[in-house]
Amino acid sequence: MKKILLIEDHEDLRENTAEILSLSNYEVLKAEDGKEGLEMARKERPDLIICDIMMPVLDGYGVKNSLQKSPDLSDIPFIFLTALADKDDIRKGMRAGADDYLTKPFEGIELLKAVETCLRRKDRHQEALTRRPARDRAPSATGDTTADQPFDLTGREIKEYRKKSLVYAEGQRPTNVFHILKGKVKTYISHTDGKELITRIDGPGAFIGYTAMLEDVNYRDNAQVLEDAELILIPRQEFLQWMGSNGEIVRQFIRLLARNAAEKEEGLLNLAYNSLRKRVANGLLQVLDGFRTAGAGADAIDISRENLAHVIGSATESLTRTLSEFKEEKLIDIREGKIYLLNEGKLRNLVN
Amino acid sequence: MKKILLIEDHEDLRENTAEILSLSNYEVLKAEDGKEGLEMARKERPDLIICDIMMPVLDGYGVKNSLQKSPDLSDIPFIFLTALADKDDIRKGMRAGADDYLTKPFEGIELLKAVETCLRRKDRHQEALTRRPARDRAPSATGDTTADQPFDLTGREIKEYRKKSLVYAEGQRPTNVFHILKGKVKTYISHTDGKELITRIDGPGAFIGYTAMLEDVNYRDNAQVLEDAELILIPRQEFLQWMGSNGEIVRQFIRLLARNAAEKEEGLLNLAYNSLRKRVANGLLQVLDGFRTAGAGADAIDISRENLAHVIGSATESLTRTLSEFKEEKLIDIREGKIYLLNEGKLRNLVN
DNA sequence: CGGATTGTTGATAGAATTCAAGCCCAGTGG
DNA sequence: CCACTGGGCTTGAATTCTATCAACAATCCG
Repeated sequence: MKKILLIEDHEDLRENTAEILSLSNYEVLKAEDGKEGLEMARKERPDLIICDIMMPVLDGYGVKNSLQKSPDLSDIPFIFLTALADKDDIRKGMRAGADDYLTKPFEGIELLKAVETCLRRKDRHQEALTRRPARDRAPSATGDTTADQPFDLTGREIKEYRKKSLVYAEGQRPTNVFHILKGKVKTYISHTDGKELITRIDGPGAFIGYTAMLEDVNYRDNAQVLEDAELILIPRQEFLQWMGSNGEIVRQFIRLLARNAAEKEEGLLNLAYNSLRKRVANGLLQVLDGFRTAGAGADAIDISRENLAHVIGSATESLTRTLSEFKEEKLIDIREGKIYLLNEGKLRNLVN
Repeated sequence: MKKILLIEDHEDLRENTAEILSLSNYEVLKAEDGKEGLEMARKERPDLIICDIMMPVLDGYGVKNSLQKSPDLSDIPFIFLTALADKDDIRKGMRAGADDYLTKPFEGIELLKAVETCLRRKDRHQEALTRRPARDRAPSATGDTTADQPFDLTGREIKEYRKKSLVYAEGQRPTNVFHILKGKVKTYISHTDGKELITRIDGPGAFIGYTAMLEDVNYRDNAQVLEDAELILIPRQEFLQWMGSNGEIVRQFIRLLARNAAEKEEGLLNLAYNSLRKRVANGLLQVLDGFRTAGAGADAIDISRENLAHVIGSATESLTRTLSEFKEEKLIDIREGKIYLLNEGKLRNLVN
């Protein structure tokens, strides 16, 4: 029997909800506030947590955030309960890693459906990740997993994307991991007031969309095509099975994730303490690095000022101004809107 | 025979170095610039890359960064060659993920030693990660790996750390993963001009130092104890074997990594577009979340203004000012230096 | 060829850092 | 026991930097 932990400070709603769940043959644990809920989660390891957002002392976000810190609790499916149906709140919840969102007041049927979906999802994810599918060849005697089938992307479905089309968007459930064959794709997160921050610009050879997939949550960011692109789609199920069965691929993706985090930390430092000038310089280098893949030895940066500004988190005007400065200082050249770096070394070593 | 790719634009040095390596029975591939080097790396998959930093067109950093994007090329050991022995440059290289650094001019013996160390390291890492050690019980017939030995941390060596002592520092080679039993630990990266940015403050239950370990690079950040702490040390070898043999643990750490990256993206957005006020509010909530683990239902924030300022990437004075504002607006209370949140909801929903 | 979008430049206002000074508390040594 | 010193915290004033608003030029596109 599945155990569900219900954290809700209003007695009526709590009892009511518990009742509904019990009737559907779930074991229900009840907690009256965030703190109690956290303790209970740790002790009981429920299969699912339903949690109110607005609570005294420790609110729903706090609960979720605390759980995230323990590797063994972070993957318990989590449903937020809330009176606020504000889009921004929902996004906040999703970003915190919630699996679903129920807006009060809700019907019993809604609740049960959400619960079932979450539980099923988790099971499937786990199953996919741990199953070792039958192999063509017998497993080696040593149990060595390194030499499993290599990372084979040939002969797969290729999908073409036009410029400006969305590869995926915030809030969607990841159904594919994408591998870029051609073109450029930007990945960005959006800010409340419409501004966006580009977290990466990827070219051929890169994988995108795997983070959310691996964490088993909905996308928290968006991916949009900058230049007509061809992507290989790797379906969820297949990707997870790979990860579950092939040690080498797991290793590679773990590295990718770790590197990703490291890159982002650099970005944080950059945004926190660097002057606009330095941020622009770093941005240029970063973007160019992204463009220089494999054979495509790009030497010019050809993206809109707006996008470039969003890479470094500044206003477009500020960017333009700085670019003009750089141009005067002969650090870069601008022809037909494209930016050519004339002195990479100097750009890299700019003082703040 | 091991293949080594040497990327260096100066002919003498290139030929000279290649000679040394050849004599030691390595197969040497030569490239004259970054672009050529990249292509060759892709085609030949060398076991090690030695690369000059200062090169026309595409410099060393660019090469390394490009390689990082391919999961299957990112783990080739990488040694930088440079005339600059500047500490800052070395750090930059290490952060880019280099395994070692050779300062020109170097002796043949130095070179060979570095090469061997790197190759050996890589092998050992790989071996540890892929070996499935003999288990107490026979592997189940289905080959299911989920139920391996659980995450057992009991009965391990516990080490005590005094306040202000360093758990690990930038540039060191990770030899342990740490698990916090008691106390608080801050993790930070340092900026050229001495400023630091705190990327996390962790309390009991958290793991630290695993990112660098998993990526198999030296630490890029520092961890320092804020409050007398007790940590469990998990030795490198053991940790990697766990990861290699236990599907469940791998899953958990993958999630942790993915979540980490997501958190950092939030941080980027925060730094990029939020006002100081909002950043302070978020910082307070973030820190409090970090403190609220398990039973320790902390309700006060008790860290120095300096540290708090470094969490949000601002000047201490700016922080203090904002805190005063918050106090006046009855959002927080300050008693004996400790900060108490009076209105978490309002803090969370502050407008920019 | 208009109309729209994108890029550039100027002027201005606002925000946050920096420099400076003073306060408060704890620890130290006379 | 008390004065003294130093570190952390707070407040004030000046300065610097960057965003914003506005106008205009350039480019794209049907």
